[in-house]
Amino acid sequence: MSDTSLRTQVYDSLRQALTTGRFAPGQKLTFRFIAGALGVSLTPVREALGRLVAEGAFEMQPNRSVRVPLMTRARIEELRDIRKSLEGLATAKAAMVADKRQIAELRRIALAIATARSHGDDATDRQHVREFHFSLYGIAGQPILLRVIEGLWLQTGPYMNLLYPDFINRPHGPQTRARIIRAMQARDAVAARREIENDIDRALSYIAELADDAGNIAPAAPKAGVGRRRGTAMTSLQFDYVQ
Amino acid sequence: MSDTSLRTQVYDSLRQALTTGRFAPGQKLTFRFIAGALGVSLTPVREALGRLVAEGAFEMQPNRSVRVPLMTRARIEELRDIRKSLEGLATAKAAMVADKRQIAELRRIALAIATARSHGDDATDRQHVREFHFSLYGIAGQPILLRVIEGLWLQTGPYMNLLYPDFINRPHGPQTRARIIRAMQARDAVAARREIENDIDRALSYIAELADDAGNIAPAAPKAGVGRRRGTAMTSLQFDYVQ
DNA sequence: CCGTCCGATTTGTGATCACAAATTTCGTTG
DNA sequence: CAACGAAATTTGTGATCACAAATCGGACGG
Repeated sequence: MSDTSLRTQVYDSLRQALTTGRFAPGQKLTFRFIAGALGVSLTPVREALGRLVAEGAFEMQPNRSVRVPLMTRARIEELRDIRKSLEGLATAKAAMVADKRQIAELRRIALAIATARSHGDDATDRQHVREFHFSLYGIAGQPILLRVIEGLWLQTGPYMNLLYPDFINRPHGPQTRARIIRAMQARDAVAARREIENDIDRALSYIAELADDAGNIAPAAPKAGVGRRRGTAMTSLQFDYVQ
Repeated sequence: MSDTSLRTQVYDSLRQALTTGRFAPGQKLTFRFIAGALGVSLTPVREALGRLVAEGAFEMQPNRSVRVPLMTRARIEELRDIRKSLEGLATAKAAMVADKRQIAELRRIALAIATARSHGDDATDRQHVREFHFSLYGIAGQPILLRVIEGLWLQTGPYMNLLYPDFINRPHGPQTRARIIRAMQARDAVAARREIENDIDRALSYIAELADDAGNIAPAAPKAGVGRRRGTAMTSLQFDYVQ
């Protein structure tokens, strides 16, 4: 384990909560609420939130309180174009250097996605989709690029559960991953990039339209409550529930 | 003024110091040193440094102390490719929407660069170069993209002073900016993007070679001392000197 | 002269306290 | 009954304290 600081644990907890859709766009959070929910003092919460605000995962109002950014069409489309550019770049570089073992790993994850999807298990589906993308980008061996992409996923995270279940059951998903793997085998960086860019474009354009339908308004922000946990071994902080 | 918090002032001071080359790659810094130099407590320094580490402007060693990342060829080339991709994207979007007033502003800044350069004033030269690029990218009206690009500039900042004075006096610089402005007038997004990408490629490829020549080693890291300042009006914290 | 060990110092991390600014609450008034 | 305003509460910010882990500095032995 590399970093066991509380600050990092709080950061990971919030990141996990964001990417699994436990916070709604527009939802407000207070430092003390999070600190109480995770059973830590304000200090690590401030540092974690400061970083998340810097990354754009939360917005800090000019005065008080942080909140999850609202879902607007312009925002989604901007994230879409940046992600296409950078994840396309990572995919192209990966395609040029991937070896058989790495490609086999991608195939394994693609299968796991198909399995979870056939069972209607959205949670593990999303988890495996993330795993597939970051395994792919990791092959490129570009640590700075990877970190920037992680920041972008963090910002799109709260919206991605809107893809379930309608969008996800369209027929292009499995084909896209199969085509990417085929392009990687052929060392065809151009084709691999094109497939990834199309994939991102379809998903985020779909969400952008949803944002339009909703009148650029966030879903009703749920009020949040939590269970205290003052555990013995605080190996991973976790939000007990966010109602 | 939007954010007057000490944390932000410390962040800006460190950012300024980094991008003006006051810290050498590889240089180590302690929290207490920075706090003492700027006359604040540890708290705002920790938050500012946490953010800078998250952005990659500093590295936190697994154990103690933060330091400016070393200049390696791989790192420079990675930053080069990411910057080409994203600043190319911003330039293309800007070219599609720029109005006459915005283009005139770019021309004004380009002239200011030429003036500073003819006087051999490297400091204002660099400042205006930054101004030119961010004015250009700002035209695109993409706040998320702009923030990511700022993070990338922060990471390339410590190396950019290596462009002076040799690289800067090559003849392609002024021509590039003139060509960009011409492409913007013609609403030629493809040409504008090409010019920016070439510009970034030349500069960072030049630095990448320097990193190679230096054997992937940082310049001698100067030991740092500072003057205390416990001023009355602490409107902008500043490192007095870093020897 | 070089390597190794042990005590002293330095350094990052987290908790707690203090405080000003913002928000909320609630009584009063038109 | 809506609108205003003052008191009470909430909330982020910064400073300070405490502590464990890492680093540093010599003393010692080879």
